[in-house]
Amino acid sequence: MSPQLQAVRGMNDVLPAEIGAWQHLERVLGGLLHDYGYEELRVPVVEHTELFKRSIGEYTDIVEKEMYTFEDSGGDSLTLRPEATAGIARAAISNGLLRGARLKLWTAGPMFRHERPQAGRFRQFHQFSVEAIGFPGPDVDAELIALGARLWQRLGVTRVRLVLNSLGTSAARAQYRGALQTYFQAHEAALDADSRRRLQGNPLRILDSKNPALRALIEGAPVLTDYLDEESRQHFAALRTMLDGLGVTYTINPRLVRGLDYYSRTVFEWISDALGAQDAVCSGGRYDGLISQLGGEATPAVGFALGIERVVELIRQAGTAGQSRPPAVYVIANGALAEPRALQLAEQLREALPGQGVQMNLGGGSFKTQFRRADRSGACLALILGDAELDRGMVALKPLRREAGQSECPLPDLPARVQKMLQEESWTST
RNA sequence: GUGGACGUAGCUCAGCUGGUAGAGUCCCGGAUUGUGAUUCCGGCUGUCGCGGGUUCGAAUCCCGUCGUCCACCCCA
Repeated sequence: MSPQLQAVRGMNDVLPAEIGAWQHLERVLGGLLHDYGYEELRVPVVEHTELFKRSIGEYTDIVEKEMYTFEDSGGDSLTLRPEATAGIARAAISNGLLRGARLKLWTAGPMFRHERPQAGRFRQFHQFSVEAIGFPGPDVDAELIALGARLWQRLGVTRVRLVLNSLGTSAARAQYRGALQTYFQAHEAALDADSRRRLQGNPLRILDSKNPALRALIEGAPVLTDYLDEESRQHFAALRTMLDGLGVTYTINPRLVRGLDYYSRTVFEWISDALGAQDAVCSGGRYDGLISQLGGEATPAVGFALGIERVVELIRQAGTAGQSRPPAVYVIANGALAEPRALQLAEQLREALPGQGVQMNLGGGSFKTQFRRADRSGACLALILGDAELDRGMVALKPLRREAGQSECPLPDLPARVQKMLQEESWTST
């Protein structure tokens, strides 16, 4: 195969065999978001590069080395969105939605990051992004998390658990960051190369290190929780009380930090042990400072992003994915007169039995071939029209899902007869 | 960006220490001149990822490159 016919690295096709799980997730989560009062909005896939630099943070990995950035023919620097929150915040500002805002919004679609692909990580991947804007209290945080818990329940996905932390205000975090730097600088000799590099840029990331050699050192480090400002402490305590009241179980991980700079106070992550190294399935948190930072009226907000490919994998493992639905009837036609007539019959059946699925044999083939296709289509009934039947003004019908002989019925009675036979075969549509 | 494993038919794979490719499956036809399983018979498809090197000779050895998978990093 010529190289130019390959898909771009890390950008995958979703084939019919896998689309059932995607549609299942989209239906269930779409319904759930409606139940919780969230409304869909759609924002562009491309934004000004500046938006992401100012929101995600100029010195994050995403902005420094993972964005698809290009100059358009007008000379503007544009970027394929690496995440959706920034675009939603921008949309709320530029459409004047913020005055006294109480917005509950969601969007879904492709995101782009130039990373090395691996299990659960792709260069074009898909997210649901859910945002509550204009709600300051911990009650939204709790409700958003409850929404997640209900989603796993409705999907029949069990291997996920919730991890929770509070980052405090940016001032509190800066203070903590200083303390962390002092601590790790004192033990610099014990650090690995990666961590030494993070020491200046982002010492919080050292806490996330998977290097077992650093475990003891990290456990001895100052804990973010001890540096929380009083208001954040109360916010977090209230959230925990609400989650306890809702029966949502969680563990607190004081070392949970997010890779995007705009988070403050509540951060959470639903993680799974069934996905390999990329275990975060859905994560988010509060970003009270983002909107004012982007030039909008100061508005608190909280939200999460859910990785569709990763959840689809969990659905696949749980075996709760929707199977593709076979047609109810497969129409077999043989003969110069019968073929055009069969096309008409198929249309008549589609008119009379909407939603049932009537598949017409296309492209000819022997009777044997057509029957094999009928069988493999998974259809409940084969409808047979040859010139012999046509001469008698009849059609033959044969159940395919059990051993049974075929019967004939007069052409005008066909729709009623098919409906009756589908009932007798206890064939369920939907 | 770094490391490891792997690229052979549409799909799953075999091919030992170099002698220019094979099985299963799928698809098509027939046995059954109009009936889906199974069985039997027959048929179709390969620039052995790509480029270069070593050799009389390379799917096999070497180098490069592209891609896939997994991990690091990072994150959904």
